[in-house]
Amino acid sequence: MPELPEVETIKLGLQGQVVGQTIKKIEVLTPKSFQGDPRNVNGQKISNVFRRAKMLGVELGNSWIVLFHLKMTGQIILVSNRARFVGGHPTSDIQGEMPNNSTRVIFELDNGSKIYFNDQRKFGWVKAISSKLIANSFNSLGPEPLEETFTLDVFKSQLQKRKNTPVKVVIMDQTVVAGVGNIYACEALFMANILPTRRIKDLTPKEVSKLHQAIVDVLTLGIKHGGSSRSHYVNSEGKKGHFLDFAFVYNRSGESCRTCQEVINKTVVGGRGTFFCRFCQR
DNA sequence: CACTTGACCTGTCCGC
DNA sequence: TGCGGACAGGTCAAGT
Repeated sequence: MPELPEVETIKLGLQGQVVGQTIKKIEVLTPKSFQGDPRNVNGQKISNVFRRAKMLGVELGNSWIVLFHLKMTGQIILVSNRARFVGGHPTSDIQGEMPNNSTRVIFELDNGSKIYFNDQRKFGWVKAISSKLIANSFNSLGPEPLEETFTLDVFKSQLQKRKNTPVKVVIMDQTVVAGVGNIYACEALFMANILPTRRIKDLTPKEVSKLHQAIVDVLTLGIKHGGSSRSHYVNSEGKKGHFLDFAFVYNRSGESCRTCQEVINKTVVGGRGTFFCRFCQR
């Protein structure tokens, strides 16, 4: 899915637009994509929008929460009552008409705006969950990497949970650190000059420290560029993110390294496509 | 227990 | 053009 920077970008886009609005109607087009009782959502006022790991939460006045997980191809797009979408133009950065054939759930707000949950592959979900139970959804997640609590010591102790696993698999484990996925894992490892296949037990303290900083830096940079749009990701306005224009390795196999000019390689680690520079990363 | 692989879905791209 | 296979931002369950 969208990883932390993409979900954070959606959150920032929604916050100023939907807080204070009331959900007038919810329309579930694909039952698989929605869990829970729509009656807990209908007629409720939105009090807050937040992110935890790669999940987005919309808090309601009755203390229920609409929780979204976008997995690989999910989108959350807000279309204001006056918006006219421009579809089909080759240079357009914007999604076409809504709804489309991957629209799964539609929320209609009292000002006439609509929130579209689109998801081509149907891996993602939306659920209505009471705030009392939300802790259960979050309790196995690791620390939020962009919060103060994500110190080097915390990161070190989290890594201790694994020892003989490739470092890339470990930093993508949501119970170790929340929000890092395939793109940002590849990029963080490049920035820390560490090969993705290295085992945790073989990392030097200096490398662990460098990786800790690289994770924070790459996620921050991802947010700055509005996230990554390899294929499906768009923000709440339907616009693509531009982080990949600056990526060092992700999706760049065969191209030259921005640092040493050697060719970028691709392999498979933990079942996922993995990009690296064999000269910059050791 | 620690770690790896397959399944969940739909669409696109690439080679023959 | 058509067809088969590999692959795609994630996470579970089942397998070794």
